[in-house]
Amino acid sequence: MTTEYRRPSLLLVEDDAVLGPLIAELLEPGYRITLAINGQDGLHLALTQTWDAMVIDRGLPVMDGIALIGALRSKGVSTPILILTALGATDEKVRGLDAGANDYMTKPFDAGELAARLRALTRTFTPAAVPVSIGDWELDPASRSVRSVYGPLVSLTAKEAELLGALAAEPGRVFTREELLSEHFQAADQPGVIDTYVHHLRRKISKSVVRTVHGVGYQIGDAP
Amino acid sequence: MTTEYRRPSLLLVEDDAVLGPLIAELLEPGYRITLAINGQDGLHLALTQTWDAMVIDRGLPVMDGIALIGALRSKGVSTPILILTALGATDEKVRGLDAGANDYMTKPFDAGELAARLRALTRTFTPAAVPVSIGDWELDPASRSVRSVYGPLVSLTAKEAELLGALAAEPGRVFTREELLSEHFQAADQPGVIDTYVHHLRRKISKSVVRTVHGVGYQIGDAP
DNA sequence: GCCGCCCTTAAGAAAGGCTTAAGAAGTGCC
DNA sequence: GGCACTTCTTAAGCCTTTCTTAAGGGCGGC
Repeated sequence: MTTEYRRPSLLLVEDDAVLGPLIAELLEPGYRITLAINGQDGLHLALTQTWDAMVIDRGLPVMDGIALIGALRSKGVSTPILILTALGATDEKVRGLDAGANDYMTKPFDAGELAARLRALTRTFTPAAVPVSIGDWELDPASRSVRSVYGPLVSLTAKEAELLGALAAEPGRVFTREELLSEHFQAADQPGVIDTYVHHLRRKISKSVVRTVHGVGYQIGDAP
Repeated sequence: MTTEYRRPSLLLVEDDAVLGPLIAELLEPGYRITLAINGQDGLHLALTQTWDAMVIDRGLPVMDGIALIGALRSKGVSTPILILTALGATDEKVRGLDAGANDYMTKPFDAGELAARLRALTRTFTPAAVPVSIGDWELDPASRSVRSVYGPLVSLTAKEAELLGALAAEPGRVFTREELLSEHFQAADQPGVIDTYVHHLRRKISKSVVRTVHGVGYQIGDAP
């Protein structure tokens, strides 16, 4: 089976001309990587796009890694951040983590451990293999199919399942079209795509699976 | 402002009779700590109570740390978990993180770093929109819906929710139409708009949500 | 009972959402 | 590689909801 898998996006901020591309290459198979070579570029990229995780060097030209993280967190950016640096002293680690980083690794580092720590950071605890329930319906991401308690099995396309899964991952939360678009569709700035897929879901499953919040976006279920 | 601060709860699963109490004591100032001395106790405690974080030893009697984490994650428990262990090999780290842990530290460890990593794990970056309560009703600004304790979900339009939220923000205060108008409606000098929306609210929610103060304006609830 | 204020209703305008359809891109099979 | 099929993307027109305005009737205070 070919699991439709979205490679997570990763922003790498690393000024070392050798190390940067090297890390990028190491992680390439699992991530869509963008490399910024200084803090300012990093800040700009971090703010203008959404990322699944960031790997940030501690000592950066123009804008220090700690300052960069502080700037992001103060603006409400909650993306997981891993600091990768040569500074290994405990108080350096404490400072980095308290600035808002989620993990801290020291150079020289092991590529396998970096990858594992990134997986831990980007993991969502709705394991992909476990069925997700949406009211009376149950979505099995593995087979991309939905079935109601006694109803027939409805099979969905990759995008349909992805959209449904995203909405169902946080019941009660209202997602804007832009959020859904940037995370699950490579499409251009065309929020209308979402409408189309919502329509598909409603037709295939039930008119009431997805609730519209007029002027805001879409929502499934109620908050816990 | 005096931030009401709750010490986070921490489940520590550690079989070492010396190290367990020691770690507990180290973290005591910042956390409400419960110590489990084997995996089974840990699993039971993890499932029957809610925790802000867990620190789990890798090598545990009865039930191994990895197995414990696996059991928790497969049951949908998403509490942040930090593995603390003597096993420092990279593939051990990878195994631990991939089992579902969020961070991995090796003994001997630095107390300051442990504390910093725990802070990073328990930190929340989503202060999100907080539901507002109005008597028996609760308004969720994100989905613009109102529900009573056991009643049905009522969805409001943007303006309705805005007006209700404004009134509910200061219970007992009487707002004049002009105040409400200038703050929430771009409409011209037409105080009648407010009347219309108050009517909508009363129809959708309950006749008595909003109280009229004759000759002055509108009001919700009583002063605190 | 009179006056002023409030409630209710309704309808036009604007904004946003739904539906449809058709071409493009991707996938698997021969 | 070519063909058939599914899925994805784009776009346009129609429909629904929401906002705003307005006017008539009802109610309370004096």
